[in-house]
Amino acid sequence: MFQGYRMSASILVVEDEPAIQALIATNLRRHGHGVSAALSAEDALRQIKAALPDLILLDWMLPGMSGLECARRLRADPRTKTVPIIMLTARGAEEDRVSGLESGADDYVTKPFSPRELLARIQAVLRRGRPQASSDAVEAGGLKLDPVAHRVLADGQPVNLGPTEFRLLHFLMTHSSRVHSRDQLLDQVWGDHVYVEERTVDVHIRRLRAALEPSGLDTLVQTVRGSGYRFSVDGQ
Amino acid sequence: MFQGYRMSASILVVEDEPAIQALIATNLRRHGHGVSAALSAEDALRQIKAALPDLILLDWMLPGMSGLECARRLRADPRTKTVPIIMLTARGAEEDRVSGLESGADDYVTKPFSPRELLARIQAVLRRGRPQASSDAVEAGGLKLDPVAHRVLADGQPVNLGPTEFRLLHFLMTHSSRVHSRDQLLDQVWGDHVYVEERTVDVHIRRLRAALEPSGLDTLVQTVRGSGYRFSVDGQ
DNA sequence: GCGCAAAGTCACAAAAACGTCACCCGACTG
DNA sequence: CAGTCGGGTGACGTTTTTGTGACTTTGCGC
Repeated sequence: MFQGYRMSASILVVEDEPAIQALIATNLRRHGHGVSAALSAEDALRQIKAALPDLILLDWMLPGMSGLECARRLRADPRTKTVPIIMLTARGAEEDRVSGLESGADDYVTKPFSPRELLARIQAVLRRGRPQASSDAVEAGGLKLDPVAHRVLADGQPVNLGPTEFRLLHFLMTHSSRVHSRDQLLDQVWGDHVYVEERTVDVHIRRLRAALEPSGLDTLVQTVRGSGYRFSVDGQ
Repeated sequence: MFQGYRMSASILVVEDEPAIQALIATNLRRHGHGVSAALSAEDALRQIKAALPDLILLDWMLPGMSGLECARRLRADPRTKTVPIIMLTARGAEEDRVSGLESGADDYVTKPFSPRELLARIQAVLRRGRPQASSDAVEAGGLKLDPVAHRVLADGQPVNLGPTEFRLLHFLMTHSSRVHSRDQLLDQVWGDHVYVEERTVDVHIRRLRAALEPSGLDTLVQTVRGSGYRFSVDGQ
């Protein structure tokens, strides 16, 4: 929702060679991705049915059903139609690449590949698959926040915010006039899986206000005692 | 999660290799676009005359009339002047890129490309309708960059840039006041299937700044902590 | 005014992000 | 084949950001 740092995703690796399988899995995990493994296309389809991954790494050469066929089936099913697929193909198999992509794969990586290359491809695919964030600038009460330019203007004057304060303000502005508990803010701004103290929110609110103070717009960020915080253009 | 709003459009694919042609067509159709095909520039011009497409995918290497010439002709005719063109160029053909843009293309995608990449570009081009012609010299904040002459002037003084720094600056200037992550910059400036460390971007930003420093214009290249880099003429 | 809970403030240490540098490597040149 | 140039990388220093605990202030019912 908020554009930020690394993306972590649940990734299904379909690869019959245990050594490669393990290698890939280790690397992905090290970079914060959730990894599940399948040793065959049939196994993969079963797993995908059970739980939709964010991305599928699909080896071209598989015992039994080929990667190509697997990709086709995934593309045929409306439920799995949109899951990004990256194919692992042998080097130089030009034909494979073409038919692989034709069958619905989103990208390909030729073996042997470096972990870095694989990660880069994954990142690229995940990033592009993500819908263009609410790219439009938010404006209220003399404050203007532009997510694309990553910039905040208070009465025309640039305001310097740290990443977290920026996200916090963005969230508050896009959900203004509504009270958000610290818990909610932690979920929305910090992320669901991050554990930090609730008091931390106070501090960042404080920093946000401090940054807005020179323009006098710090009053837009309001405290609702016993409930949380709210962004509001006065009287509402 | 991965389903953004997509626009569908009628797209003309000009590509002489049947395999690639089919690959592109299949993928575009899957994403709801209407696709018509042309195997040569002459054929393309004929079809365009008959029915104006929303977008043209134009291969650089074509038998007979080249993609370059084709683009020029389209741009010369007032009726077809505004139809967006995306050129498909071979990897690393630096010259192609420049003359391609010079001839009036709106964007280019280097082969080999991934469908996702292509779709992303298409969406981008369609979304912004017709962007500022990237063929012309860009000028902002006292900096002037001429892609054709491959030349940069800072307050009239020539600036010496390496190829990479040049492309980097070009990209930043043509997408100014917008934050680009290192990932994005690697994709856009280095190329789709090039794998280098993210830190490399830092270094080239540094070199770019160093080259601009004598003129004091290095402040145009700004760091946005936690997000990436931005070219901006202050306060915008 | 009193007491208590909630919120504000502050300083600090750890971590993350960035800037910078020197070096290596491959390509190209003469 | 030596020399040069541009580009990529790892290492290291610096700056910014961030979470936290300790402490103070504020608000509110009684």
